Amino acid sequence: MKNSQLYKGSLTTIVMKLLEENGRMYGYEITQKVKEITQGELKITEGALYPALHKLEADGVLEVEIENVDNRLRKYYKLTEKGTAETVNRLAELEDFIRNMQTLVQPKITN
Amino acid sequence: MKNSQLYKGSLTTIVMKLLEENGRMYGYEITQKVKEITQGELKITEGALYPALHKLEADGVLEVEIENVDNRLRKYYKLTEKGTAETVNRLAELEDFIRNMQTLVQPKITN
DNA sequence: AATTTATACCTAAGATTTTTATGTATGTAA
DNA sequence: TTACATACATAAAAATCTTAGGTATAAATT
Repeated sequence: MKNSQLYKGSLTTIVMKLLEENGRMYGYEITQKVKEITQGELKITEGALYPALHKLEADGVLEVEIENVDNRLRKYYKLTEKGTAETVNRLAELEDFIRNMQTLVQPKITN
Repeated sequence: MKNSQLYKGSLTTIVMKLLEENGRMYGYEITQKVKEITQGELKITEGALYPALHKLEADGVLEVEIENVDNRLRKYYKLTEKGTAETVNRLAELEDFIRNMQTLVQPKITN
């Protein structure tokens, strides 16, 4: 995760949402997808992503399927049942967060 | 800063915005104001706030005026010129961040 | 043919930020 | 007199991310 400090703490939420939407994805694919969706504004670094994926797997949120494509390794991740439930909470938290930040930052109407 | 992980990294932006809006505030006042604005959803912890204020002061973003009110110490913080300029950038980054997060999380319209 | 770029995984040291747990002190309310 | 509110503070530990590497194959470029 790069750029503004604001993205700190949002990586796992982003990953979980993408997996909810796309069924399964592998790490490199996630970095590319985020870059594409944000038009290059947000670049997930691999040094942040891979440890995060490993932690989510260890926590039982994700499960992995290893495949070999074109003689190259791919580790496909998808949400477990627990992970799917947890994603609902995460997205609700994100909505609250965005709403709160907008309230805090919303400029007063002065005219 | 407490609650959802998402708030990580947004503390200084919140502080700077509040000071831009209110001219000057002291630490305890900031914690109460945020609690009030978010209706108790976000509670800034003092362990996070005070070091953050000290760092912003050291970086020349804030300046402090110490006063004595009711025999109790108050340290009023306000934005320096540099801080005011920096706040503009921070708020622009926050807007970008929120826009990107909404794009990432925006559910597909499936009907 | 050789080098670079893209794909695909990984870790480890250091920096930064926040949580958690304290500590000090005064004023007010129960 | 005990608890809560006001008001500051720090320090150890946890969490997260950046930076800087590393391995390996395939495709594109020079």
